[in-house]
Order: sequence, then structure tokens, then C-alpha cells
Amino acid sequence: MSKREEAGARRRLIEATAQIMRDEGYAAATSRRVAAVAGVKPALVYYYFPTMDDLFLAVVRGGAEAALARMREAVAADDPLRALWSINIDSRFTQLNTEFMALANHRKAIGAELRVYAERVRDIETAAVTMVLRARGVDLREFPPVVVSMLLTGAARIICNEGAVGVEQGHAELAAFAERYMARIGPVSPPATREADAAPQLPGSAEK
Amino acid sequence: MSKREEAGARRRLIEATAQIMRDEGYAAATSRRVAAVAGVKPALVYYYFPTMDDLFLAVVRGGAEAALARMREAVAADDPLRALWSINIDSRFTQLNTEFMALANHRKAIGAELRVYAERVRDIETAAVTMVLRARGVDLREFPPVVVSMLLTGAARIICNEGAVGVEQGHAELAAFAERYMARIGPVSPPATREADAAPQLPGSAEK
DNA sequence: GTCTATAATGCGATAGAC
DNA sequence: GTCTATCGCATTATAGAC
Repeated sequence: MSKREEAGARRRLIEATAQIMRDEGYAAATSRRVAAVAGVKPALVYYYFPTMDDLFLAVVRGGAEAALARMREAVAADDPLRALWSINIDSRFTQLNTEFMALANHRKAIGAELRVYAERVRDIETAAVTMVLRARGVDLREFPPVVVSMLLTGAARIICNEGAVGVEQGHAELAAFAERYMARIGPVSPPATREADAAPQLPGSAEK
Repeated sequence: MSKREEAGARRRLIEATAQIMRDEGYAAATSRRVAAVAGVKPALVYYYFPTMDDLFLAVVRGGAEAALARMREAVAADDPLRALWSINIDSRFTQLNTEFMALANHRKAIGAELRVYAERVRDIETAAVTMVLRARGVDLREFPPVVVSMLLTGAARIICNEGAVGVEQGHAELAAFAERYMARIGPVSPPATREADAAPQLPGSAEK
């Protein structure tokens, strides 16, 4: 079979691992648990993946490819900023990413892979932000696209991370702020001018 | 002995656990490893902490108290925003926090404690930001302090998280942006006016 | 308060049948 | 490609000596 549509068991093992990591944390993704969820016997895990590290790496790569694919189509969309935001706010990706960050702490092969992935994501996001800001005539030296990209990612990450432990404080306000910012700068039909839609900017420039 | 200056062994166990979690991830913080680093035998762990969960909870509480104490003195400082930033950018706290977020995924008692702590931190930070913004006459409805607080925290967190896997891309720019923002809004002697110190604001308000 | 010793369980990984 | 069976080891936790 092709590398694209993989054998059932191998694919199911990867998906089971990702699911367990999201639901219960990486420490719960043992060969036995993974095999059980995938509907096979534990020994088969080691047929497809010589070590558990190889399985985790496959999950990283699978998740990374999926996220990158979604990102590439996002930057081609009508409103790249909002599309990227919706990916970053998707806890399916962000929670997995957090688990892998922790896993990378004591598995250096994972860390190296995660780093490569993080850099590719940053490149795509920054390129999209650059495009949008440039189209709006923004001074890119004063507002480096990479900064806007990181602020957006950081905001989304903190919402997802905190949401996982039940914190909701300020989340609606932050999401609304991001929404207001994107509505203001995004290329798509700006909503009719209401006071609340005044140009968002960091406070400090608001003084008279 | 008082609850303040605890017995050597108990305190050392907590510190050893925190250190191992930072250096190698929570999965490495087993009763044996923790005992070895603290210089005692594994069984003593269960004398002080009935289960490993209790040990982890003690670490959460200890770290939380330390962080909150630093925060309370930060908000009383000359430049509360910068003081809070320096705490959030401190990887000693942020890495531990990330480990606990992952740990909380399959230990619900940890999640509950983490939630309480996160909310207290948010309260302190938001109160400090409110004070600063109000002093500058900023419209708090347009720039909710909780939003500014979360943007700051999210920016610091992403820098720490990525730094842990070796990503440095954009970090200097983001830190410089935060620095520029705080220099602009902070109450402390503003640096002589150079072009680079122009009021930071989110792009989109920069159009002519 | 700290130890030795150990029970009970689950882990990663391998050998080899089918 | 999938299984049964198992090895050797680390884990949480307990019992009981000192």
C-alpha cells in the first residue's frame, strides 16, 4: 500500500496515541493502552515502531503535517489572520502541542522534531501576517510581523491551556479583542462603523 | 518545627521534585528519583506524602506561593508591568507551570489546584494592569486590563515554551516589542524621545 | 523520622509460532 | 502482519524494624 493511505493498524496506532495524549496526557500513552484503543495486541506496536519514541515521532509528524496543511490553505483564504486564529484556538492542536512540549523535556528526539515543526509554523504564519500588514501599509519595522504572529499564537495558547484546567477568566474578552483586531485589519468586508469597532491599538497611544 | 521553616527532608523532597520536573519533565519525578535527589530512601517519600499526588500538590502550592509572593511585591514596585513581565519570562516558573498543565491532564486533583492558582495570578496581574492603564487615562472598555494581562502572559509563555525546545525565532523581536510597550506606558522615567520609542500600538491604527 | 524489605502492578521490549 | 508468552525492570505503595 502507498505511504499515503497507510495500513489500518499503523494508522490506527498513531491516531490512538494522539487521542490518549489529548485525553489523558502523554504518560497514559503506553504500548498497552495504545494497542488496546487501536484494537490490536501490544506486541504489534513494536512491529511498526521499534521503540515508543518512534511511535511518538510518528504522531508528531502526522499532527504537524495536518496542522501545516490546514495552515497553508488558511493563508490562501479570504481572511488569513482569522483563519490562522481559528487553527491556533483549536484545542485539538494546542493540547497535543503542550503534551509534546512536556514530553520533549525528557526525550530529546521529540524536542528536535518539535523545533523543526515550530519553526515551519512560525514561517508560514509570519509570511501571512507580513502580507496582510503590508497590504494595509503598516510600518513593518515598528510592528514586526513575527511579533504580531507570536502575540496571536500566545493569546490562543493561553486560552487553550487554561481552558484545559477550567479557567475561563478573561478568555471571552481576549477572544473579543482578537476578533475586533482582525475585523479591523482583515481584508474582508469591514463591519459597519460602530463605536466599539474603533481601531484597536495598544493603550498608551490612547492618551490625548 | 513551624510550618514556615519545614523539616529538612520534607522541604528537600519538594525542592527535588520541582527540580526534576523542570530538568526532565514530570514523568521523571518518580518516588525513587525524587528520594535519591533529596538524599533519602524512597519509603520516606510516603511518610511525608501518602501518595505521589500529594507530593505533586505540595510542589504546586510551594511554587504558587513563591510566585504569588514575587507578584505581590512586583505590583508594589516602581514599574509593575515590567516587574510582572520579568516574572512571566522567568523560565523557572513558566516551565514548571507547563509541566503541571500536562500533569493535570491525568491527575484531576492537580488540575483543580492549578486552576485556583491561575485565577489568583490573573487577579493580581489584572489589578496591577488596571492601575497602570487607569493612571494613563486609557479607556478600560476598549482595552480591558485582563486582555493586556493575558497578552503579556501569553507572549512570555510562548517565549519560554519554545525556548525549551531550542526555538529562538522572533523571540528577540517580541521581547523588544514588549520592552518598547512597557517603556512607553510604564510610570518610570521615559527614555529620551528617539524615533524607535514612538508609541507602540497595534497596526491597523497606523493607517493615515 | 528514617530505614530495609517486599508485595503488586505495569512497563518496554523480544522470541518465536502461525 | 498479527499473535501468545515472557523477560527484566521500574513503579507506587505497605509492613515493620530501629
